[in-house]
Amino acid sequence: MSGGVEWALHCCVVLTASSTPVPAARLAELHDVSGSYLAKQLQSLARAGLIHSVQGKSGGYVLTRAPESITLLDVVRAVDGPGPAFVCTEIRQRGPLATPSSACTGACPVARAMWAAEDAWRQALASVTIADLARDVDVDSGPEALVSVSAWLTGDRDI
Amino acid sequence: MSGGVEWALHCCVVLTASSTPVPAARLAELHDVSGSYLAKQLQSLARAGLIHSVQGKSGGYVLTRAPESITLLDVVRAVDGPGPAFVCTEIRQRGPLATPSSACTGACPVARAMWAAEDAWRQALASVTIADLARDVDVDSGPEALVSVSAWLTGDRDI
DNA sequence: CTATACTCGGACAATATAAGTCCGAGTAAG
DNA sequence: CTTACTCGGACTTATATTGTCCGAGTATAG
Repeated sequence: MSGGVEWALHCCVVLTASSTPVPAARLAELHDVSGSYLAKQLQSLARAGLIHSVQGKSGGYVLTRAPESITLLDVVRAVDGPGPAFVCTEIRQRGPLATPSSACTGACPVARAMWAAEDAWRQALASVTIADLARDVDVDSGPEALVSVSAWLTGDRDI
Repeated sequence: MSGGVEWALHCCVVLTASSTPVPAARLAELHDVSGSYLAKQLQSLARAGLIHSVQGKSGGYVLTRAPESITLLDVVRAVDGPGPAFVCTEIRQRGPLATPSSACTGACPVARAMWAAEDAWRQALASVTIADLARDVDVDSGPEALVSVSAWLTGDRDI
């Protein structure tokens, strides 16, 4: 799994704390990661419609939807791509004892089992929202944590 | 996910049909894939103890356990490695507003949610065995399919 | 209205990982 | 004892990920 998923998720959580646009460079500094590379992940989120980009002097990124309606599956699919992790190359139709294609109406048993497991994974991801994560952060680190993040994001840079 | 998982799973299913050792080259010819590369996957399965290698003139690979006691999770872990797909780099402990390490007793909420989804995936894989796949193949392609595979595996090469 | 400074967006390298290949050590058969 | 066939690990290539850069565009400030 792409490591950018972790960055994207953390960015979505902290964007919960700000109603004004936050520049990508500010998010990168907050997390102490490469700003040039984080931009790529944010662009993926923007292409997927999860965040909206505002250009200009005081621009940046804002969540487009309410945090309660953004699931972890949305973020993962936006960053890692919508395709399945297991790809079936139809091995059964190759080799000297290949199954005739006329008998291959549905997916092969191997692919069915692997895709069923992936569906369970997706369902678990779809059952958690960004709002749930933000609430968990409040429980873990106290409500003042996200408040100070919000202040740091919107305030002028303190060097 | 590594593409070798598909090859390894199909090999385990066909090994169900043979009680005598099957060489890696024979398995590769049956599936029409690179023999040199399939050897690597089979070595992973052997290291994990799922299959046993027999050397010498009429050697090859045999399943060590009964097909009913080999789960898809066993095979996936053997080929793709036991580590989790999502790796937490502890972003919360970095940057100007880093969470103090004293407050980080458990995993961060992001990692917890991602790992919970992976657990659901693992549980789904652990609930299916190689024997289940072999039975599904019988249902899909008829019982004669695996019988002919068994004959082709054990018989002398027909050019 | 104009100039400016700050933003995103996509195109361009470097690196890590997966895919594929090869030859030597070892072993059972003849 | 010889031989031929097997696995096992080391090596090379291809691909995807990670990381970086500069140009297009826009809201702000004068």
